[in-house]
Amino acid sequence: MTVRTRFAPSPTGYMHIGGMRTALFNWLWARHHNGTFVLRIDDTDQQRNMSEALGPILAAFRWLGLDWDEGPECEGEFGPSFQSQRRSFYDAALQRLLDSGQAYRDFEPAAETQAQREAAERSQQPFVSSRASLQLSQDQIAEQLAAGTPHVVRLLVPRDRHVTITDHVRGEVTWDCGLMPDPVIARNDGSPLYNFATAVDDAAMQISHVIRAEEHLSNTPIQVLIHEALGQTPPQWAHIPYVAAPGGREKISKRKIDKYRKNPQFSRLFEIGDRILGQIGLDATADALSPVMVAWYEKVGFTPAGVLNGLVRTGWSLDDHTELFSLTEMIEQFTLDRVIRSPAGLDPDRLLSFQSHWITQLPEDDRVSGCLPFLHQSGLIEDPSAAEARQLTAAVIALAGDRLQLFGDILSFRELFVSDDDYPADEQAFEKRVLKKPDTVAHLTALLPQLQQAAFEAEALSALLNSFLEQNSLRPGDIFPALRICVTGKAAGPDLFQTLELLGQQRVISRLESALAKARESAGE
RNA sequence: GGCCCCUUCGUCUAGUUAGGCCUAGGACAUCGGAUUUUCAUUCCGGUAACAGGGGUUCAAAUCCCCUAGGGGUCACCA
Repeated sequence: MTVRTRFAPSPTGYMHIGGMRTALFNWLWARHHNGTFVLRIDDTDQQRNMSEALGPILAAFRWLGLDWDEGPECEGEFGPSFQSQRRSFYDAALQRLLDSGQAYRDFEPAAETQAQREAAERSQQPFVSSRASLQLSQDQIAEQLAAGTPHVVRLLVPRDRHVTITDHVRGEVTWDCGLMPDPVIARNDGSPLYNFATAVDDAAMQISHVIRAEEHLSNTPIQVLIHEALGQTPPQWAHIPYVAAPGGREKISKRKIDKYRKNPQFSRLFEIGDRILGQIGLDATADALSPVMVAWYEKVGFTPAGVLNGLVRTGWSLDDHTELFSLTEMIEQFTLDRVIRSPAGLDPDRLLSFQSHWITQLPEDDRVSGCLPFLHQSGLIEDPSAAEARQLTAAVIALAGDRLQLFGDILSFRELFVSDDDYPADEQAFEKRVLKKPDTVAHLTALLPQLQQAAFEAEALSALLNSFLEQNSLRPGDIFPALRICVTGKAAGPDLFQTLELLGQQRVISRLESALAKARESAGE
């Protein structure tokens, strides 16, 4: 059997991180079996600007490197992939159901049906359809139709039976049809509703496996019934757990951002956004960009491999020890029977840990390309395509080493990019290690002329500074931290000598001079 | 409320289908220690879980029953 999976987003203007995980599982299952992955756009609800609504979704797929075999921009023999363009399929199926008596026109006013529903709820009973319209004769129906009485089409649920599916994740699940209302499958204008369009398309597109979030489990018996009524073989089902908010069991939602900011585990991601997004001209506090959306991860400088590894490990595991998966390895190893049953909270700490790993696996050139947009957008580099820009960035990245967890972290090395003193300085550390240490100031003052003569190369500087220590019977801690603060404004950071080399003689001397002047000024008061 | 699903360290999970290899393993986080001029890394080590109660069995995280808790869904949305 050819495996064909699909992901069917409705164009909402953003890609949800939980939806992305569902898409990934579909994609992996298809690729694992050399099958086909279809992207179908569920836009039966007449939409606004399609490029605005669909663009970010396609962008998320492209960013992560998940390609689709059939879908927007690459329609295949089963297209079109937009449900809004598939009306003829639904019309034909609807007519068949009406003709065979498996669906009926319901002329009961919506308000009346709603009242019955509420009454059932009040009496704590399951609600089933009244089927009053089923009593109408052919003539009466024709009359209503001619009079233009608004109506819907409902599937006639066979109440005397059960629907059982064997779900790849949840095993056997059974529903009693006697407890189900007849679902509306088409509106008054004949336009299809979700469950109907989905069943028609899944069959027409020969989807073999429907892999979707658990919240769709309750839609499944309806879709099974529609498939059966249409004489189609239903696809195989796999209801994967939804992605929960960090540390919880609640479905992660775009509407709960304020709450998430206060979540101790989630807050770590928000802090990253706050630290980085403002510097590249994006509003970190806006709801339009948050860690619930895939775009957020790209904007703060995650690597696709990091996000992918984080996603695949939420709700799925291979065994008791494998944690790292490249996309290729995921394809090789992914199977539905290893999907977990209970909701999995997004785990920011592990996501960051995967990210740390995968960013170091990237070739230098890719890391440079990843960092440059941040430097450009924050104004630290004017022309990111210039060779010098790439060179400098590469040097800073090499120096930063594993301190660069996200591409956006490059912005925390501002002092290495600016020529003047336009960088944040740790005043507290400066006071503690320089202002309050007259001996240190004296030593650094003595060191200055030596630096003016020095060759600015890490090894030479190391030799020079260490012999300076020896000559003055000093320990490293007596002047190295102070020197670092004077030239970078920071109390901690990468190797001091390499930092000095990268900064270059001119910047080191001028920054040291002005720091010492500041110290003398403070001492003179 | 009806229907359906879920419940192992703080978190993500292995182990449940075929009961014993589980005095419950790993990873992340955390805490200690070593290395390092600082920070980060790296390396060692520690704390930490079978929701509760009944059964069945020589033996239960694993099978059965009950209870509790959490969640999803109940649209002429998708």
